[in-house]
Amino acid sequence: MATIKDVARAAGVSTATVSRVLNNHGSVTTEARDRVNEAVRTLGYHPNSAARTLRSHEVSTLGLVIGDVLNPFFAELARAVEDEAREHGYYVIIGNADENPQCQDEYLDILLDRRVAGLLMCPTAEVSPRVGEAVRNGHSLVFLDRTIPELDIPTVRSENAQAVHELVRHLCSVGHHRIAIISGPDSLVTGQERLAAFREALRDNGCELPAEYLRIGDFQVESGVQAMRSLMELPAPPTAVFAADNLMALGALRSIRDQGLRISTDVGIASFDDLPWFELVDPPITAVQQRTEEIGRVAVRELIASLHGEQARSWKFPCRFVPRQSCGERHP
Amino acid sequence: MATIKDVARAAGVSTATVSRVLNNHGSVTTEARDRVNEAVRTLGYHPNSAARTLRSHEVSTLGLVIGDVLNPFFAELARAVEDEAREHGYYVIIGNADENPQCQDEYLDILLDRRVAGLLMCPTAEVSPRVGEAVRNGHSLVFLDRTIPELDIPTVRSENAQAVHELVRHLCSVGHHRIAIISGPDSLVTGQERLAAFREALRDNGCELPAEYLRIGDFQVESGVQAMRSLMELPAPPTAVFAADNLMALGALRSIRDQGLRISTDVGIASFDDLPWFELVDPPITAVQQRTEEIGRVAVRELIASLHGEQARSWKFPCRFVPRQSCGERHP
DNA sequence: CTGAAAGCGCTTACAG
DNA sequence: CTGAAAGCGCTTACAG
Repeated sequence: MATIKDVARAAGVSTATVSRVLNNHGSVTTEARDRVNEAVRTLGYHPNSAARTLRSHEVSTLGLVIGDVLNPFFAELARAVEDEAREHGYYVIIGNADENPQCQDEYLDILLDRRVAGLLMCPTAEVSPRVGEAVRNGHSLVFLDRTIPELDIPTVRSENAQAVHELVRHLCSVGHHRIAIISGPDSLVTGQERLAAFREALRDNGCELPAEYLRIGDFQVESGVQAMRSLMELPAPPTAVFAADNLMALGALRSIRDQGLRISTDVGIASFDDLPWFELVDPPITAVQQRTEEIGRVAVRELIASLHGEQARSWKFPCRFVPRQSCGERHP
Repeated sequence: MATIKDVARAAGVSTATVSRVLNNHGSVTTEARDRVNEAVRTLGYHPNSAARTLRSHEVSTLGLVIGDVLNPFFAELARAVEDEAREHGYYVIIGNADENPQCQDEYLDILLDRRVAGLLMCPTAEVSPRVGEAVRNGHSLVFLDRTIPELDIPTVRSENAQAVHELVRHLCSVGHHRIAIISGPDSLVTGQERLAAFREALRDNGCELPAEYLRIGDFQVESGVQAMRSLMELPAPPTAVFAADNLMALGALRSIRDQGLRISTDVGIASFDDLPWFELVDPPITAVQQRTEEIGRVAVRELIASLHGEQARSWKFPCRFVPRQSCGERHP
């Protein structure tokens, strides 16, 4: 590949001049500028950004580490992050941690080593020393969707409790008293908060959460399938089930169908996360909607603020409860 | 941040020795090695990979440029690429081109500048000079899902025609004669091929494709909504509609529901791409399944082969036609 | 306006 | 086994 030296030679100038026209820095005569541009074109020259970064410390790339691209929630988040970043002149490179702390660390290293300007991440369960270290080393970091309480890092995410309360109130009002939950992992704040809110809301409405109505999943499809099956095999199965994310909801729906049961008639189902196809299922799925796009966009803005030396702030966005017909609601 | 010099000083050795223990290159006494490792730990040292790459030309990262993360097909592809890459010791960083040739070029530059070992991409419509240039400059590149015929670049993708033929035969066999298509863009091979196969299959089965039954979409949801609406407003609307990707199928389904129509009874619908929730819709959606995971994995293997100086090959994977009940099929 | 030169943080022959 | 030194491809004061 052509280097800056080749260009300089071809244009009959020094490498300093080439650098100047490339970066629009300092003044260069029009004539010299033209010769350089010409040389760049004919040589098909592209600056080596490793060298450039090494020297100038300037970068216009943001790193994003997400839990799992296959989860539509994260895909939407990634999209929002990308859109907002681009509007500010940044690109984003994505690493997929696969909900695996070790993998997350590796991406953290890779992205940081590549000298991204700043980092956005959805932290997985365990606290990795690498994360704290990155911050101490002066890297700008903001969490999104999830947080790690011990770490005091600016976080943009959903306020989980209020919509869960609304959901439970709704379920009770349409006549459910035996309500089960397919919860997320204990180790994730999103898992904890949704479960805590669910439990509390149940109590507020004069219900209990018997141990056998609590199933801990891992936010993946298969755990939803398993949980739903075992729930329906109980001597006294629940009349409604709340799945704490869209993937487990998908699993639960699949399990209902496989058991030859009917949604709503045989067992009600509600989901945290709302997906476009929820409206197309018969009956349409009652769900909690997160403001995913806003979470992604605001996180980027906070990160950029922190890049500019301002103090990044944390945000919590309320969710919207969207009752439909999957829980025995009367049809309109 | 600590540099290799700091480590060298702290360990009382030269930077050369530090580099040796870091890369497990050459021999170092156990004692020196221990001192270096100790220094690395206490200083929280992480090598600057820009500098390392600049010097050694070695990289273990693959770049992936996809059309749109929000499209579940691409998300699945990205996941497969990542899994396979990791099994070979590579990481992958993803760029989201948003189906925009200019954006694609920018990611191409960014990823190449960051010195990825090789590049995987789903090329958007227009041929970008940047792509040919990258290849000429000796970069390893493989296309997946789509290709650009003029470019002669190894491509791993689906064989689109055969399953479409099967689909059409199926539709005719269950009594459809007025079949419309919501096609992808003309400029994408996937769009072209699916349409051409559809047209040909119709002819084989003694049907026509009247101009008003051909709607060109852009592989996005909204175009599916529009197309479906206008199709059903025709004086003689089709009895079945084939959507050339999952996003347009989603749009079409939404449009059917919004118009108060019933799937299958009022109009049949089939989709290219099969999604987990297709089984959950009532009635379940008839679809063409791509071997997405295999496409992603094989593309990575070909890229790695080409990195090792072997000639990468092109692959075409057959699709599987999955008849369900959305096209007036008799219920089992 | 422009060039010579130093230096970013590493790796790697080359001596010893 | 180890260090001094060159060099990867850039950018940026410093002179002129």
